[in-house]
Amino acid sequence: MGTIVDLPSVLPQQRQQAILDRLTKDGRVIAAELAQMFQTSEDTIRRDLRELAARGLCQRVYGGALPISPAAATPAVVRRGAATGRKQALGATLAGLVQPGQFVFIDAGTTNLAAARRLPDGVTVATHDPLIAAELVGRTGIDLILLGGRVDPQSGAALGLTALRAALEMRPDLLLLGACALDAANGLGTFGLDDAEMKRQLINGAGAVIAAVTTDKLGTGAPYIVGPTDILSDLVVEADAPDHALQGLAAIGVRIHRAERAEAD
Amino acid sequence: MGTIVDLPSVLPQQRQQAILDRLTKDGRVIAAELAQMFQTSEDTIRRDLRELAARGLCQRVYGGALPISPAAATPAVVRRGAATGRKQALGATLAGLVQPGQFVFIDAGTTNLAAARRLPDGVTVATHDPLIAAELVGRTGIDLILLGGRVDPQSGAALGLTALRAALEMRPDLLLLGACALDAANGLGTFGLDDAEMKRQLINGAGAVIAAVTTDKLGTGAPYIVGPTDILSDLVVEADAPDHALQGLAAIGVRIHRAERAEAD
DNA sequence: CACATTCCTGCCTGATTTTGCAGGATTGGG
DNA sequence: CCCAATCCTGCAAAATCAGGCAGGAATGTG
Repeated sequence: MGTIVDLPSVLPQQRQQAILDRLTKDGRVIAAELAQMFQTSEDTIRRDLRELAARGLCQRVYGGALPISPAAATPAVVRRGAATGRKQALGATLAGLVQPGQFVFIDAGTTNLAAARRLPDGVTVATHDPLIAAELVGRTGIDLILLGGRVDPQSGAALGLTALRAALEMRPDLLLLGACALDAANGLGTFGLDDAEMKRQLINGAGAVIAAVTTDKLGTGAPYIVGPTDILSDLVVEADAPDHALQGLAAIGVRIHRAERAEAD
Repeated sequence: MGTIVDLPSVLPQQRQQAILDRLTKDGRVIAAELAQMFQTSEDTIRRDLRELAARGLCQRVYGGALPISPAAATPAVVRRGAATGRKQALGATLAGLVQPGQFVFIDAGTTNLAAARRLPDGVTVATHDPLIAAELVGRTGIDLILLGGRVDPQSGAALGLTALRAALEMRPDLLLLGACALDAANGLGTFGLDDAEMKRQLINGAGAVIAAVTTDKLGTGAPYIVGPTDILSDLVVEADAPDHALQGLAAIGVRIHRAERAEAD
């Protein structure tokens, strides 16, 4: 290893693939290291890493990059309690957009779990996430409909054919989309094949689509594309979301809602 | 242990992840120790710990950090129906009757929830109870299948046509029946119309049927009859169950299992 | 062949992040 | 009560970063 091959021109694609290989092999890459290895400037490497991150193939961090977001790699149960501070605030704002009397489909995800906790009475809820369903069981004043199917360990929700078929029959007024990466260029993305298919189906049948995105998922892509950004009617972001990432969205008619600043974190 | 690896340079994020790993592995971390391990100043470590604590991923203490309290990590609702000591004991015994490799249908109920918690790895589980599903999400080694439908507020599980239809397609090796009243004369009973229908359907398709009954439900009837007692292959009862109620059952070939005595209720 | 376009690259500039250190406050044990 | 360890705050240096700009190679077009 460590052999520095002197190729007159290494194609960018080839270099990016090599970076990915090294990433899966070593579990991390360091920008300065890669620059030396490819005999190029760190700027070029940084551009590569930025692009790979935008495509959802790695997670950009200060000094280099790590394999795809630990959030996607760690099973749902570990993330279960992760809805602290920031996500609570997001969830509260999200729940505030739901009106009594509506039929709401709640997609999987910890942010949506936080939203479910603060849902007003009088709504009908459908979900394929057992964690969210568990949260709403026993809430008098909320009609709960569960979607079945094999539960995907990664997303923690029922996916696959059975769930899809059930989703086909739903025409919710509102869809709370979860666990998305959002990028003006790439649109809405997610981390699982079946998850993406499910989201597409849900979007199709929903009257309005609302997504909540944490700041770290703003401006990054994901391996599977769900759809363009203009399918969103509303977007909930954190208090510290950078304006430049939102301007394009507001321009195409997406209503932007800022969550209140979380006390900690 | 204690091996100090020569890390050329560790990315900050990577270091924080490593701290978390160590935290879950050792159950605690010490700031001074980490500083030496990562060849960095204690200030940096302290900053890491502060940040992780702010994100709710650990609990900051004097000298280092501890894992987040498991109690705080589980959602309130999952604990809401927390089984009492008696039901814990029943559930444990129930779970002991499940063998790896089996396909088990777990009916609704808090006793079954307790059983789900102690299920061995390697089983495939189907359920229509979101609380039970929530408990098993993220259990690597357990395949989870969720049944959909409208969630009945009384039983807290998906019932009705949709759930029934899904149940029709299942042929589990084992059925853990829940929330039943058991009487030699009237047979197995339950408290909801749809619930009874669902149970009948499940029993039809199951290879073996096991029920767990608390002592107060032994020898009493219920509004809706599910079926005769001889459909049971096994019955789990509490340590203080009166013999006279069990004799008739043993006579018709039901295997009786007594749970260990619970310390408190 | 001439020209425009596109893509990749390196360099520059100002902004952001990380880090170690100093000084003072806080905590825990004896 | 005292002392040492630990902690937090602010600060400055260094590393890293993003965006803009220009040069050069490759490609496409007339």
